[in-house]
Amino acid sequence: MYTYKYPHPAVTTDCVVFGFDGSNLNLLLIERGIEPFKGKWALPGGFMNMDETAEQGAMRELQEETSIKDIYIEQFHTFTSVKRDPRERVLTIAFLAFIRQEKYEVIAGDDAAKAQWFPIDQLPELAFDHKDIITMALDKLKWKITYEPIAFRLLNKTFTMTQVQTIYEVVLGQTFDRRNFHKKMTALGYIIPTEMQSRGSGRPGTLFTFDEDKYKEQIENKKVF
Amino acid sequence: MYTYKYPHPAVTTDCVVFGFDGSNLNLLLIERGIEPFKGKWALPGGFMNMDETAEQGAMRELQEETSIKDIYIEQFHTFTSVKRDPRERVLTIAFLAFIRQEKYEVIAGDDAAKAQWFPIDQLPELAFDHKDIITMALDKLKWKITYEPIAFRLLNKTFTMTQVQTIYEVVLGQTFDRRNFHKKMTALGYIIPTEMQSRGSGRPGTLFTFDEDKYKEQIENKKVF
DNA sequence: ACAAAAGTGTTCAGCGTACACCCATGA
DNA sequence: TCATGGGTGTACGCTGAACACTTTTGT
Repeated sequence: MYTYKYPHPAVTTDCVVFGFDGSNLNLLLIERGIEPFKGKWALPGGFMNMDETAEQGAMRELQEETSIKDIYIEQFHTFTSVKRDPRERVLTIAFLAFIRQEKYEVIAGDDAAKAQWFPIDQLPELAFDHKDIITMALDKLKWKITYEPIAFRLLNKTFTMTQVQTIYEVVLGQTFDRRNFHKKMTALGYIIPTEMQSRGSGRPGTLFTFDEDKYKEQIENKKVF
Repeated sequence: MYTYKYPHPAVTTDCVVFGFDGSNLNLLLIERGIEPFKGKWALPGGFMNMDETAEQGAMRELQEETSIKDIYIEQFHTFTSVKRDPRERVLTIAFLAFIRQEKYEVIAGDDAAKAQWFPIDQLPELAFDHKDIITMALDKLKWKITYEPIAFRLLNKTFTMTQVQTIYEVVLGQTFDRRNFHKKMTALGYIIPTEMQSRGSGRPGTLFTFDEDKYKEQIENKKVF
């Protein structure tokens, strides 16, 4: 038992992990193996330990529940509604992640009965206020993708221009002219062409890479206004 | 006394309140009246209650310590370093605010010995990790001001174009061409001219207002890409 | 040779930038 | 009438949007 002079809330972390399978934007969810909301789907996450930061806690829970580790996560909002957990006062620090879906095998563990990907437009009923968290994460994703090169976190090291375009179209819910999109992306300067690839019918597309160093150089030197 | 089966962190809120006095960007700080860091300057904030959200707690603490109330605040990051408070594990949810400095009288209260504005480039030594919080708040401010009309929160209902430009120049640390700046702002469509004003030498400037409704209309209809 | 997918080019309009001139006030 | 600060206009270059043609593969 732990005793405090004043009441303290419990603190959890939750990860909104986005994945891309070539045509759909997906979200990684776990089925809860324990109460409350046992049997309901939820974001991977759990209680933070006293000797770890929120980031560390989020990554630990993610690994325990889905076996995914060594990914980049980014804090985006802390949810503090008073009655968001039926047990006691719990606030949750929510994180965003974008991963190469096929690179990681998802294996349920710990308190998670199952762990699986869901298309973003076919989510099951969710535990707690996780629906709200996902809604805000999606808004954040739309905002971020227009200003930062996060699409490449969802893709393999090499990718075709069509794949990039598909992500932008799926995330933003609109279509773009293939030729202008191509021009705009290559004009950015940090999308580097590599070899060719043939896969099925049609002319084989160039494979591109995202050059992180070149990107960082640019944001150093850019004018804000 | 309050006991829990598992250890819980304490949770505080902190407000980074920006103000503008016509030429300088200022930050509202309080001098701590109690330990730890008694006598040091700090962001207004304090422990969250169990029956209030983080937003409510932040606004309550802000009012208690500085008498400022009824302002718009916006959560921007939660700081969770393990040893950021010498007493126990404390994490803090940080908020951003932009106010019309002259509209509010600052009166120290509660645990605050003093409360006063500091120019952003002349901050005193700060308690806890508040320097880091302010650094991140400034980055956020620079980012936000280029994409959202937050400058108008810092100004009176009516303002001259020069005042707006000064804010942009101070925040972003660069100068702009007066004529282009004027054109760009009026072209936005939601900066509405009202009457004239004469104040000292030189041609009197038009007073403008920020039309929030027109702005909201625009972001509804804008194309993202 | 034909369909499918991908690379490249042109035109035009709109926006940002650099820069100059005129106007209204106080002293 | 002069200094000071504020409004307005023009020219040019770059970028985004609309749109067509050519190239390379599989069948």
